[in-house]
Amino acid sequence: MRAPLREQIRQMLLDGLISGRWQPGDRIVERRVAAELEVSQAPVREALRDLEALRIVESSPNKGARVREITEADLREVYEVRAGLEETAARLALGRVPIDALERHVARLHEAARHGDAFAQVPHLIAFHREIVRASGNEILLSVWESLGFEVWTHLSIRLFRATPHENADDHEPIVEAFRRQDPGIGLLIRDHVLSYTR
Amino acid sequence: MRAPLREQIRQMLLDGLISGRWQPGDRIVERRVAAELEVSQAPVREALRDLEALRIVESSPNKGARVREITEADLREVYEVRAGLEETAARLALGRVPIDALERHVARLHEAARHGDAFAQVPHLIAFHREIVRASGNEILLSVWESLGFEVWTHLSIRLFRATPHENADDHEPIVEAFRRQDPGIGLLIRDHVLSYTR
DNA sequence: AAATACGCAATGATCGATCATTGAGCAAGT
DNA sequence: ACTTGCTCAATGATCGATCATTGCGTATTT
Repeated sequence: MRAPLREQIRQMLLDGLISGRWQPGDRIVERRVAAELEVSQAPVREALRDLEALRIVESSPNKGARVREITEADLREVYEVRAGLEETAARLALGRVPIDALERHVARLHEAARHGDAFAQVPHLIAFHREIVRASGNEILLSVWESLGFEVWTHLSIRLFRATPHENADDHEPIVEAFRRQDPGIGLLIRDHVLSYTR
Repeated sequence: MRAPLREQIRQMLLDGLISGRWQPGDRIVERRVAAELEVSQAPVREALRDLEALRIVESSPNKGARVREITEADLREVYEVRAGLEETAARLALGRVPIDALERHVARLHEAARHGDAFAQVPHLIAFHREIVRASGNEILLSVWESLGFEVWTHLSIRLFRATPHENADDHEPIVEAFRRQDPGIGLLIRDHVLSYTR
């Protein structure tokens, strides 16, 4: 059974956003996308609504969807929220995080960093943080975290502002360490770590 | 210009969920709702997707939507997330919260409490907390907070578990006070306050 | 020339119909 | 009686077409 059309379209739109095919401010016209993919308007609409939830796309009645203008202030806001979510997650996850999984992600991060490809690092970076949120055991928290689409935000911030996602993949070692020794200060640590991405 | 159909349908579904017309576990059948409102399936689908985002309704491909089974554990998860969000919000909002607005909400809360109607208290309770989140100045945070539909969750928890939303509307006084003197401990205070709803 | 009103093309919103999947009920086989 | 398929109604997913709104270009007015 193939994935619902809406999912495929959603992915296609995401790819287009990440690749820069659609720039901030651009309209995403339901019918054009539908025509291009040879599907009807309906599943495209649904995919667009999903993207709205990611807050990468905004739309108003009868005016359609457009890619949000992303400013550094927006990025700051996003990271504040993300920091708060992960702070909560880390506190809940303390003592339950699979350390070996974290280490695996960090290893891959180092690997990608050696090759010097900023974009290649993103999936591992995200995976590291997702691991922590997942370990919180709070489904709602995880789905809220997922729903904010940080992977896309990270891509956008690299492309739009030439951000280097983390000068040093080593930033993550202290976090692993803190989890290993079940440091109750983990919340603050993660919070600052995430916020450091915007500075 | 009237509100989009989807909005009206969304509201009608929410009312039905709050009133108990649809119980946890019940299916919400697109065509039945469409027939009842004399609209087509499409806007009902869209409204249902909105509700999915509120996490009150879940759906899987080709199986449609159903009202989530709500357990006290779910409620706990929701409030953990909410507490985290409001903790973040309160820290950002310190020194920028309109104290008078908070006091107004508290007054109405007391009013409703005197009449002894638990449900009537909900809007004011929510308004109080929304005020704080709004004062954070972080749009994303606000929209994430809104998107979790705490008002409905509160109603559900009252109806399903006979929760009394706050034994004492006075719980809110210390928070107002803390904002007034710009107490840096406001984050923890709010956090514990929100979490107290689940105990 | 500027302001306003009008008309039209583009496009979002909604509709009614059709396709495809699911799950329950029934029947045949063991 | 239990299992395994099969059939079919219900219903979600998708479609193609129509309705309604918006925004822009053009004509008209002042």
